[in-house]
Amino acid sequence: MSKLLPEKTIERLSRYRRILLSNVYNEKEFIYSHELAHLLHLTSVQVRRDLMLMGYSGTPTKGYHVTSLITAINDTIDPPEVQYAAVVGMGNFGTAIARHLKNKRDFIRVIAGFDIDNEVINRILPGIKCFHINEIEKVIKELNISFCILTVPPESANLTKDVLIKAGILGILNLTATSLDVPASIFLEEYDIITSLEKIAYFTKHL
Amino acid sequence: MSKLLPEKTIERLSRYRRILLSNVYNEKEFIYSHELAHLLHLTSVQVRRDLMLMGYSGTPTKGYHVTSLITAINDTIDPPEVQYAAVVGMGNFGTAIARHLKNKRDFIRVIAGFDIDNEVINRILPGIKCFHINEIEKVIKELNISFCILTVPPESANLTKDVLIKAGILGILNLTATSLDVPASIFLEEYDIITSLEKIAYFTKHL
DNA sequence: TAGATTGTTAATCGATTAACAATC
DNA sequence: TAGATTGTTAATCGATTAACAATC
Repeated sequence: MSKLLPEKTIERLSRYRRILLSNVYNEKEFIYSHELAHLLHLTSVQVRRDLMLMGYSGTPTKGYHVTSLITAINDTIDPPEVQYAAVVGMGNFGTAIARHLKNKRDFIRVIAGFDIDNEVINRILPGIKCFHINEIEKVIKELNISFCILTVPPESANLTKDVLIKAGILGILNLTATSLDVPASIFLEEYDIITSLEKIAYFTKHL
Repeated sequence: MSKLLPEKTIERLSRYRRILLSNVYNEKEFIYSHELAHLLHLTSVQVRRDLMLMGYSGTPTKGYHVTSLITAINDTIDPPEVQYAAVVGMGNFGTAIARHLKNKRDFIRVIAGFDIDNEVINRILPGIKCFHINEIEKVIKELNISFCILTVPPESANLTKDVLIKAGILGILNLTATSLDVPASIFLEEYDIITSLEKIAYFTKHL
């Protein structure tokens, strides 16, 4: 197994790929580090260093070959086979997230939702099956779901997390306002929109 | 104006306050740095250092007085008066975000939504008025809106941002997959959920 | 060749953590 | 007082940026 790349580099590789896949550079065969940097508001050194860490090389004067760079990023960050994900907590927020993520990436497919509300459970969302949370362990195993996006109410977050881990999940994206405690074998990513807004309130107050 | 605190400290202060306001410590008058740290999966040094940077003191042996700590955080991070926010792009995702944020914080109120779809514009959302994006400049000024949450399609993000800045907005939370270019006078916070998922895919593949 | 660009090491910057004196 | 905790400086760690040789 190759050495792990820094989290920040992985984030940027994801963003480089998205820009390269979008039609912005459709026409061009090559792209310079400063062009890519400009599109994402980074510096060209940072771009070159990230690509270097990935073990990818460009050509002085020509820059980086767009399609081969995309392939290199695919090989680096994509999982070897399609990974399935579920949204746990299909309220307004969870449902919107599930819809939003559907078919966004080829290698990560949101295919299931869980909730305690029977109203929600038989709701038809194209491509996303909804289940009662009681079935979570069984369904996760049957559908081979490896990540979950957690959008349950904050009070239930820690309990739900325990169930997910017991069911063999590998990673959690926690969009709940509660901070989760997970073993080192689980990859946890947390984002809290309220904290973002409070940051904006603080920094706009002062600048 | 007091010296700006680091972004990471502000993020944690926001989280400390949320925990303290939740009923977890309802009963206790004092809390130790290691208790607060444990609840958020941080170290006690980090908690003490953050509070020190804020200029707040506890008492050896007793720890920190819960209600006065909350007040200190309020005074540090809350704006002097209520700030109004708008969600720009009221699709499924934007609408869910607007609902999700409604009444979450006393000093930040999401009161308006903007979209190009006439279907959406007259939609009734309790407490949130929807407007056509053509009216954005006028409405932002009239309602004294100071931040926006951007949830438009990625292609429209940069154009929309220009309008927001022209209308005098101070901060933007960009939930769009496009990276924005803003002048230094605007506080910009960006979060991209797809990138989070791709990070999870990478790190669960390797660990 | 001259000039722009890549690749990479070393320096810098910022944030976290270790160490420990001061305090109740 | 003894012991646990706070407050704070100094050391460490990690990520970004500067500098510059190598390359086309």
